[in-house]
Amino acid sequence: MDPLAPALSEFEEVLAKLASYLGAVERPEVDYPSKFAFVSARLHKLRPDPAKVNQFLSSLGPLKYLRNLRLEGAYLNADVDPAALARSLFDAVSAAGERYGFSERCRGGKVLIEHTSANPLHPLHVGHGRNAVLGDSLARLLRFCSAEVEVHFYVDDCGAQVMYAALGLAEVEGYVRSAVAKGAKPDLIAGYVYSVSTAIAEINRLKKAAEGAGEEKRREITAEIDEWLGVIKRHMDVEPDLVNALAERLGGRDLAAEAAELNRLYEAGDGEARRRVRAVVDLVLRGQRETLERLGISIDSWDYESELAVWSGAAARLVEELRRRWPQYVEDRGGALVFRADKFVDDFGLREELDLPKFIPPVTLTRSDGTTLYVTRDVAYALWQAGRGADEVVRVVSSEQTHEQAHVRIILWALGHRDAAKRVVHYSYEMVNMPGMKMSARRGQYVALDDILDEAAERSLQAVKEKDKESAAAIAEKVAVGAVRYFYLSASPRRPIDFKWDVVLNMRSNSGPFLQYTYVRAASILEKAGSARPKPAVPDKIEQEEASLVVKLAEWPRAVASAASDLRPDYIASYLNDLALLFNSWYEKYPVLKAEEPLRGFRLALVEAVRIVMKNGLWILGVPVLPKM
RNA sequence: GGACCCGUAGCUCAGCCUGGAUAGAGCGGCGGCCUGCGGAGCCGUAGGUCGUGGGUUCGCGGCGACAGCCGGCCCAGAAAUCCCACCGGGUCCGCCA
Repeated sequence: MDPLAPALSEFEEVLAKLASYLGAVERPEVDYPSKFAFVSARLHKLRPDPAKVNQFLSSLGPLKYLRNLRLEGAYLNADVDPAALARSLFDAVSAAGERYGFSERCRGGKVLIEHTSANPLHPLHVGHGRNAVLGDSLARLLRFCSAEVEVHFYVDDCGAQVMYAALGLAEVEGYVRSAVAKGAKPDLIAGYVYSVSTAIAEINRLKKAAEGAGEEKRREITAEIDEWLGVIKRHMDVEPDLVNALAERLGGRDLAAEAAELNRLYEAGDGEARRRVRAVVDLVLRGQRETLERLGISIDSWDYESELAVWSGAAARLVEELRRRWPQYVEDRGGALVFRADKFVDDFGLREELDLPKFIPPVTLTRSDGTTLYVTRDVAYALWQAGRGADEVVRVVSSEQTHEQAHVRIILWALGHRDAAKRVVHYSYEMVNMPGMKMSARRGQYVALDDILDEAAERSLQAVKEKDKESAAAIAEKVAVGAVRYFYLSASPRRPIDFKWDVVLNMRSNSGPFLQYTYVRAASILEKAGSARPKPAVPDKIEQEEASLVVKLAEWPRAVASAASDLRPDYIASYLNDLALLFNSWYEKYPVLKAEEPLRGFRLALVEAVRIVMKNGLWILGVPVLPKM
């Protein structure tokens, strides 16, 4: 139910009458500028004669929801009667109860959301945090809107990088397993193995490249080697035994060749290769899943690239199909197959239809050894996703992959899956930058999500009023989750954000903890008031601050619907912040519990509405709701 | 070299898709408010040539060679918002993922 609907439809009726009174064909659109707490329509296109409009206005009888209709400049304005609005608000809240906010304006349907999909090689870091929180809140938002949502995590367990980690782990598996048994976080320690193995492989490769290179080239290579030595050294400080063992057993081997061979075997489904690769992948996934759970994120389906794209034969089949359908666009370059997506898009004029960037590069489908590439496997995966019967497949993927995601849509189209190509959307978001630091998961150079949560929990513990140590820690943890999630959601996805501790750990206005605190206040008042509350009576005269609060609360279903249709959870964040500011101002000024009846009942009903909206909004953001803090 | 995203108060950001009335918050600054329903709060105040420079579009009637032109009417022929160029920041353009 939408409490604003009756007032707005009344206004529409007035506009329709006005239009016909003026003999106009077009009817002006209704604006709802919330900051003015009135409704408005631009009459510019009607070129009205003010005298005639005023004549019309004076001929109107009394209205139910609107007061003080007036022509201001070229605008027709009307105040919404706050008492009438309050009545429809209370009706809506009592009808919807705890689900207040859901309305018929919400989009429903079936949606598949893929998010996070981090490489199974290292812990989740601040960059993945944005993806995970965005994707999860999107899922919550649509679920709140009664959409049927499936959340998927794509496990990239193929490709060269995974193989280095697998080669490394094979040499130190006993050590790693016993460390994990003793409580080490599996993704963290597996991440060390990955970085160190990669570093050793890189150093070997670079040393070979240096032989026979010119003076200048050699200097460049030496600098690069030093950088990788630095990576090893940093890990040495944390895990000397592990690093020494890896250096001893991997040093001097041709890891690039071994990785390529392991990759080939893995794609072929060789038993031993599977065991070795999955050993490292599953170790990391265990850790990543723990971090996600800590953030309140659950995944419905973990989709392994190897199974869905490679072993099923889907990737190979689609390459063949592409070749058969479009031989003139598939080129053989020394055994590697290249699809001329650039030419294809030009020839078929797909730019607009598939919402593509202006520049599209050709795309390599297979290596010369016959193994597949990421994009090719991703097309197979997209095809699988599209086959699950969702109206829309939302892939939360960073803007870095704009071209790759465009390739996926183009190839789907080329394969004849034109409908799927349009249903698969790249939900793009910008990067999280660490000022003064180049993040690189390969080099083990990043700030892990776990570390941020730990730091935030420690910081918030100081402010927790609860005396009991254990429950205080539990509260601090939830405050930390709220702070971190809100940080990611308070910026528009299309804007790059800088990771700054003081912003993430902000616990004042415009933060997760601020909203949690506001909820606690509202809940605390209601608790003291007791449970028996009759239907509230709306007073004739409503204070200014009360009216603003009523309007904001009445807007909630529309805020939800527009966030859902634009796929913008950040709208919810800013709505809740506005609501909290309004509620806090009102709260300072007007007593609730000590007010006389019937005012007390009215104010309690407002507090109850705030509580429900805050609870639902916080749920959508994934910011934990606390009874006390 | 080409492409995409961003440039709004000292700092962080919303508004841009769908152009119109005083460009909204927060942080930080300054000055206030705790014998009060939870001060992780509230009130007040200062702070903006919306990166720079160009361009572009509105209603009605008549004519039309479909480029526009004429007429009166009107708060107004409206740009942070659309287009172009340039500048600054980020990202991508791989037999990586």
